[in-house]
Amino acid sequence: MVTIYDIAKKANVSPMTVSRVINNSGNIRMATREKVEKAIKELGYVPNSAARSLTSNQTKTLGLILTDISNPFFSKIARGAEDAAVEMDYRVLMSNTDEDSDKEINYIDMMLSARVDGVLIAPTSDKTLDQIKRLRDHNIPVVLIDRTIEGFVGDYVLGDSYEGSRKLVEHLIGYGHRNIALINGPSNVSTARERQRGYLETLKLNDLPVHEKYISEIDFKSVQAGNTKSIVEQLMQLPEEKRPTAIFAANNFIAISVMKALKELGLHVPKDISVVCFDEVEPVVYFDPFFTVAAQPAAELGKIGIQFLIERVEQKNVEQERKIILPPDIHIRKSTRRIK
Amino acid sequence: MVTIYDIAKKANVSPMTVSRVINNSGNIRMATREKVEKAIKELGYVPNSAARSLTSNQTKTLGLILTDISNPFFSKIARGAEDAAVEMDYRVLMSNTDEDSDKEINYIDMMLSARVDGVLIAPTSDKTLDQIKRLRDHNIPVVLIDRTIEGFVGDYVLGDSYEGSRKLVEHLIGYGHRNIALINGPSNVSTARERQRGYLETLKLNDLPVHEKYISEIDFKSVQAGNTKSIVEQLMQLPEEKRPTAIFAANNFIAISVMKALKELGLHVPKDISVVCFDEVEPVVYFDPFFTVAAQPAAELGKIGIQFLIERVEQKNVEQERKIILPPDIHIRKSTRRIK
DNA sequence: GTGAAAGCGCTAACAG
DNA sequence: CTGTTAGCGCTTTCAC
Repeated sequence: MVTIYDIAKKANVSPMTVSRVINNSGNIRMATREKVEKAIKELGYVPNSAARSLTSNQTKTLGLILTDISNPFFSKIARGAEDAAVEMDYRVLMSNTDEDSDKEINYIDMMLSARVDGVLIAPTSDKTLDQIKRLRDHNIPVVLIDRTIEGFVGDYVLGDSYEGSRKLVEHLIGYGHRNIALINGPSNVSTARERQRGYLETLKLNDLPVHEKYISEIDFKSVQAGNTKSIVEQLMQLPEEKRPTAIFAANNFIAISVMKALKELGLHVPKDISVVCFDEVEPVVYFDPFFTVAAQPAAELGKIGIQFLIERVEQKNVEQERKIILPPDIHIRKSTRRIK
Repeated sequence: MVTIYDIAKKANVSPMTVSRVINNSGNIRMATREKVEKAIKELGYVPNSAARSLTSNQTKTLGLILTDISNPFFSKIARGAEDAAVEMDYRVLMSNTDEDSDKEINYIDMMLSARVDGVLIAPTSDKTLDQIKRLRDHNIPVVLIDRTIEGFVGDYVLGDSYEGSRKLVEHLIGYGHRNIALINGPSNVSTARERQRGYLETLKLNDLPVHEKYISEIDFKSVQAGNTKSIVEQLMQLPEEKRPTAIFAANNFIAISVMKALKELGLHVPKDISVVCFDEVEPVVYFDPFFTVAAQPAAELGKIGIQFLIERVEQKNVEQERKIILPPDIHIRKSTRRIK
C-alpha cells in the first residue's frame, strides 16, 4: 500500500508537505506542489480514510436506515439521499430494517462501530428513541425521515400524512362514498397515526359516523405474508348497507395487497369498490396511471434529510430544530369512481 | 469517546486484555473477562473501526456500484446484496452511476479512499475495465453483476440475456408475429449485445429476415428524456406490411417508455401491437400481471454476487473464476396476443 | 493469563 | 514555505 511516506521519499519532501498538498492546506511553493502531485500520480496514491478518521475524528460517512430499499418509496428516498450526500462529499452506508426493531438495533451497532458522522433514519417504532439516544451519547447527530416518534427532539423531514389523508378521504366523500374503510399500517408508526387522524377528522367534518369495523391495522410482515386478504374478506362480508364502497390503503404495499385480495374475491376496481392509497405505485404510473394516490416527494425527502443531517454534522444552524413537512400531491385517477 | 484505555482503567487491566476480550482471542480468565465486559457495558464502549482498519488492513466494508437504485431491478439487487453482506458481518456503501462513466470514476475513487475490502459492480461500459484495474492495483477484489465487459477476467453473476431473449422472441413467433422490432439498450453494455444476439439468432432459426430498421438502441438518459417516442413513431410509420406487430423492449424502463409512446400514438397493447420485455415491472405485477417478460432473479443475483465477493476478500476458492449465469423466468401475460 | 512496546497512515501543533 | 514530533485507537509481537 502506497502511503504519504512513499510519496515523500519519491518527491524528496517530508510527509507533512505531502499531507499539505493533498489537503490544500498551508502555503506550498508551486514547484514543490508539482513534484508531489507527480509522485502521487505515478504511484497511484489514494489517501487512507481510516488513518484520516483516526486523527480527524470524522469519517465522511453517513448511515441511512430505511425499512426496505426494494420498496419504491424508500428506494426513491435512498436515491435522493445518496445524490445529496456525494454532492457534499459524503459516503452512504445503507441498511434495511423491515420494520424489525431487533434488526434496527444491529444496524445502530453497525453505525456506531463504523463511526458514521450522522444517521438519517426512518424509525421502526417509538422504541427507536432508545437507539437514537445511544447514537447521541456518542455524539452522532440523527435526523428522522418519513416518520417521527414520540418524545423525539430534533430535525425531521416528513410527508404530510394528515393532510394527504384528509384530501384522499375528502375526495372519496365528494364522489359520494359514505362507507370508507381504512386499512392502516401499525399504529406505533407516526405516519399511521396521522393518517388515521386525518381519516377520522374528515369523517367528523362531514358528519359521517365512524364504524370501528372499518378500521384495521396490518404490519409490514403481515402484508408480505398475504394477510391482507382476511381483512378485505371481513369487510366484504358485512351486510350490504354497511359494506364499504371504498378502501383507503395507508401505503402502496397495502394497496397492492388489497388489489390482489379484491381480485381473488372477484371484485373489480373501481366498478365494485374504490381504492385510494398513499405513495405512488411506481413505475407503472408512467404509462398507465391507475391509482388515486397521495404521492409523496420521496427523493426530495431524502435530499432534504441528508442536507439537514450534514448541517448538523458540520455544526451549522445548530440553534433550532427544523421540522419539514412536505405536502403530498393528490392524483385522482382510475381506482376511484362516483357513486350515487 | 470511550476507548479501550478507559475500559482498561475501569477494569484494572491492561488495554491488551480488553482487546483480547473484545476479539475473543487468546485465553482469558473468566473473572477477568467478566470485569472487562462489565466495564464495556457501563461505559457504552464500541470499538473504533477506523483504528481497527489501520492495523488489520481491512474495513469490513464492501462497495456496491449500480446504475440506479430507484430502478426496481437494481433495488432488488441492492436488497439481496445488503442482506447477504450483513449476514457475513460486512457493511455496504452504495452508489448510483446512471450509466455515466465519469460518475463511475468518482465512485471508484470513493471506494478506493474508503479502502473497501471489495467491490460489486454493474459496469457502465467496456471502458470500466480501466477502473477495475485500478481497484485491483490496490488489491481490491472485484465481482461483476448483471453485465460483463470485454477483457474482464474474474467472477461474475449475470442473468441469461441470450436465453431470455431467445425465449421471448420464440414466444412472439409462436404467436404468429413475423415483424418484431427490438428496442435495445446501448451496445456497449453486454446485456444489450446478448439480447440482440438472442433476437437475431431466433429470427434466423425461424427463417425470418432481419430488417435493419427494426433494430434501434437507446441509452438510459435518452429513455429518461422521453426519446423513445421518436423511435416508436418511426416504426409505426413504416408501410403497413413492414410495420412491426410486436416490440421487444430490452428492459423494464424501455418497456414503460414504449408503452407511454404507444399510448400517446393512440395504439393499444396488445390489440394493435404486442410488447415483451426483460425484467419484471414491479410492484404492479403482484395484482395485475400485465407484461409478458423475462423476469430475472435480481435479489438472488445480488446475494450470490456478494457471496462471491466475500469469498474473494477472504481468500477462499481463489483458484478459479466463477461465472454464474442465472436463467430468467418467462411469464406470458397480457401484453402479447396471437395474430393470424 | 496478562502486559509493555511499537507501529498502522495520517494530521495538529510547533519549530525553524 | 517546509520539517519534526507526537498521538489518534487499536493489534501484533514479544516478554513475563
